[in-house]
Amino acid sequence: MVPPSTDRRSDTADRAATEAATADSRALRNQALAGMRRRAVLDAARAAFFELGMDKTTMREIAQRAGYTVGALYSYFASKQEVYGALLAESLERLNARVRRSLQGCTDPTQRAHRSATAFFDFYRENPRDLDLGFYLFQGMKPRGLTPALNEALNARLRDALQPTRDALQALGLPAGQALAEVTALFAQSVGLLVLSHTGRIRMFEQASQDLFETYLGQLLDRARNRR
Amino acid sequence: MVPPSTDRRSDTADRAATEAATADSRALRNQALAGMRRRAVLDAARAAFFELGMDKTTMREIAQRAGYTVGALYSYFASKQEVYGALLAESLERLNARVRRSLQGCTDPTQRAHRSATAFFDFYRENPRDLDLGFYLFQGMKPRGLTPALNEALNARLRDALQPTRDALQALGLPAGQALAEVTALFAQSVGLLVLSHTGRIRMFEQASQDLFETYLGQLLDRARNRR
Amino acid sequence: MVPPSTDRRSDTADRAATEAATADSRALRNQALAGMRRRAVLDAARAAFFELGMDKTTMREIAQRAGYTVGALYSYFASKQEVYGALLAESLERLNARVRRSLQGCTDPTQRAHRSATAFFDFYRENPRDLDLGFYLFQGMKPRGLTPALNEALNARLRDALQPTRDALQALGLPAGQALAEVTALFAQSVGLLVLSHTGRIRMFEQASQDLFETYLGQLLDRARNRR
Amino acid sequence: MVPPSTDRRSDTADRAATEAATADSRALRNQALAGMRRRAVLDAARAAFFELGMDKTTMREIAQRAGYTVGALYSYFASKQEVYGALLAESLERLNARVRRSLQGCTDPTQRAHRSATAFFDFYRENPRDLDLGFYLFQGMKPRGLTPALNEALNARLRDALQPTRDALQALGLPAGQALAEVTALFAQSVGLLVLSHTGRIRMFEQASQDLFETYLGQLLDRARNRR
DNA sequence: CATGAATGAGAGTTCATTCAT
DNA sequence: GATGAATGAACTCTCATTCAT
Repeated sequence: MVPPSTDRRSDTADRAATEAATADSRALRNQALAGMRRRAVLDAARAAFFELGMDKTTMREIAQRAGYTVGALYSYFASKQEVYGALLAESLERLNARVRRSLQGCTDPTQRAHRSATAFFDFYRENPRDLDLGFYLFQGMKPRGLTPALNEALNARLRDALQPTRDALQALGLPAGQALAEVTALFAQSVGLLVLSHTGRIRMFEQASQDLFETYLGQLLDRARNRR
Repeated sequence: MVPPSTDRRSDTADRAATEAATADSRALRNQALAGMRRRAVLDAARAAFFELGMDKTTMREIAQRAGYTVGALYSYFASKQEVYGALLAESLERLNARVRRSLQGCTDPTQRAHRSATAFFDFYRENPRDLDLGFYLFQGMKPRGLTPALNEALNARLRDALQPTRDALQALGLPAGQALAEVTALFAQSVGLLVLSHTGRIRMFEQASQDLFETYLGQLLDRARNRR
Repeated sequence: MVPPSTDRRSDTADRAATEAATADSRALRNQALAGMRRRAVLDAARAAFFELGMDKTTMREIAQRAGYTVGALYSYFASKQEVYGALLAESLERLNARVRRSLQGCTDPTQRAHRSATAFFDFYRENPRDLDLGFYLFQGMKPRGLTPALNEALNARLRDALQPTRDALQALGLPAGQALAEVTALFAQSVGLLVLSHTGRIRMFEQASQDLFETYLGQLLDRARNRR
Repeated sequence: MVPPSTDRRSDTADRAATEAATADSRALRNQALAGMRRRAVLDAARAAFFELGMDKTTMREIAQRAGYTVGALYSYFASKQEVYGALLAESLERLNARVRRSLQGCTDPTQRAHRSATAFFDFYRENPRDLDLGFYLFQGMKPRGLTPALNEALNARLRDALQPTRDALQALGLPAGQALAEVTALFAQSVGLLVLSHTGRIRMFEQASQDLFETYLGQLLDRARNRR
């Protein structure tokens, strides 16, 4: 079927070389493309999830928003759970970025503790869906669909987001153990306030969650400054 | 078995009376039976829910455990939502009972604050599923499937469970406003610790939620005693 | 168990007689009661059907309105179909009564034809649900759940309702065959207008069904008067 | 099979073009296939409906006949109602085709009125289920499950089927208003005869609906010819 | 005759996932 | 990699009818 070559180099060799080069560049491009497309799917998923909530975010919905067909999604994510895992990972990156930004050009330990803690709290206050995300893969408060490895990685990023506060507390003179305890309690207080607030349970007590957080944080910093 | 009547009342009247009595007692018995069966369904639902979690607890599953067919459930509950509503109501009753019990024979305000708050915390610490229940009907942190009336009733029962702590704080000298704020913050702290603990997020910081709660409560009582 | 008699006639005989009398009167009363209760059920069924339509009229709904339990309905009617059969029979009685009433004190054949035909048409125009009833037991235009005997009885009552018109037409001089044909055509015209009107298909042609009926009837009477 | 390109366009561009063409042709083929499959589902639905009637034609039944699973049907139709909507639309197309065909090569107004009216009548006489279809989506004679837009579209197609008769009557000299009235009355007469005939109510009067239709149509044409 | 709990079959609909192309 | 039709199991809910009491 191949017509006789009239070229100096054999057509076959020529084409092979071209194909190799093409294959390389194509592989690279494909990888880049794949990354971008994965991103696109993730963006669609986040948009759907933030707009419709957990239940109504179906794979069909995500696919539609991403401009793909359902089947295509499975090229990028093995399951719906994995989509949510990726979403959560991304959310934690944004959280860390926010905490980092809040500290820019600030050296005073008290200030650093205050700013980082507030950044953490505000991130979830302003983006309740991100909090949902954090609790999603746990159904009835039990892990599900989360590989231990992924779980640990996510936990590490969460720790990272609280690390600046912990460091600042130590800088204020609190021993390591107490700093950890205080940060954990602060974390719990934040989560508690946010959950209660989002479920409408806090208005029940006619209290604004933000005020309560401020008060709590103030007391904590007092304790820290008093070496206690 | 019935001896001939020597009464003025005619046989017919007699029988009518007997029938009425029979009808009455039957109605009573039926009502009692219905109550018991409703209970049985509820027990099955709770068991299923505690074992399988929200998602996997289907009406089929509940029916099977209760020894009924699906259709029969709908004699007792108009919808799945109603089942959960009943489950939650019941849970809140148990919570209140527990708080009440913890105060029996205790008059010292500090003691009362400590005991009632601890009872509240322990109830949910020991029965994590009841906490889930409390947050059910909220999907993606938004209310759903809850009539406003029922929601308010449930909220009231939750408030009731925290009222003794509030009263005790006021008895310790805290003004009403501050007592409310402290109780709300305490509530948030409890919920935060419990949620974090049940999702495995607290071990992350190598902290026992129980210790943290104790510490928090201690600080709160210090504040109250210092009039502050 | 029976205490010794101190009476002249044996207690046993006495009671037997009394019981017989009681049984008789009770049977009568029961029969009357049964009839009344059947009526009550039927009234409830009609009310439900007229208010909710075919689909939403469940046995439960009927029972509730009649003040009975579901099971009790089956003492009076063997099936839901039978309820509808009875409802239809009753409807046809009302139709006949209306036609009869329309003729009271009227002897002129033209008048009689006009009045009886109009009474027929108006009955169904004013009570569309009765027309539904007439077509109910036919599903997809095929008889169902109707015993041939009942079907024939119902047909006979329908014929009865049209008989006065037929007689009047013959009185006007139309031969029997033609009178029958005209009555049938008139019947068809009525049903067609009513069905189209009830389904909103007639307004489509911007025509009031009542006017069209009047026109048709006028032409028919003209034909009859012209001996044709 | 593809000979090496001697063109200026690069292999990549070539392949892209090929892929585009492939994508295009595949899209076309898919669309065609989808259309055919939708047709197949519709055929199955019509068969089921014609055989079993409205009530017993379930989505499961349709799926089985079409050789699909239930879920697959929902790729083609969003709901059961939509299936019926499509069925009705299709039925009206066939009706219009039939009317159109009946007029081919016929110019005489009387003939045209006669033929188009008879075609209309015969269509439903021969296909009683199509009449059912026309009254479906009306439950208890009330519209249901029909979007106003679809309803209007269907009404328009029905009007279309009667338009030729209307035009012919006007051509015969009838003023527009009277032509409309006559067509409506004719429509009603047809529907009435058909409904009565299909429910076995006409045989009751020992009259063939076809004869009655002929007579009615004859009288109508007489009226038209007499300018009246 | 009356009860009303229970049945059991079935309805329409949804959706994560698979797989031949 | 992408398609999108198809699966299949599951979901909640409904209802005429039955039957032990």
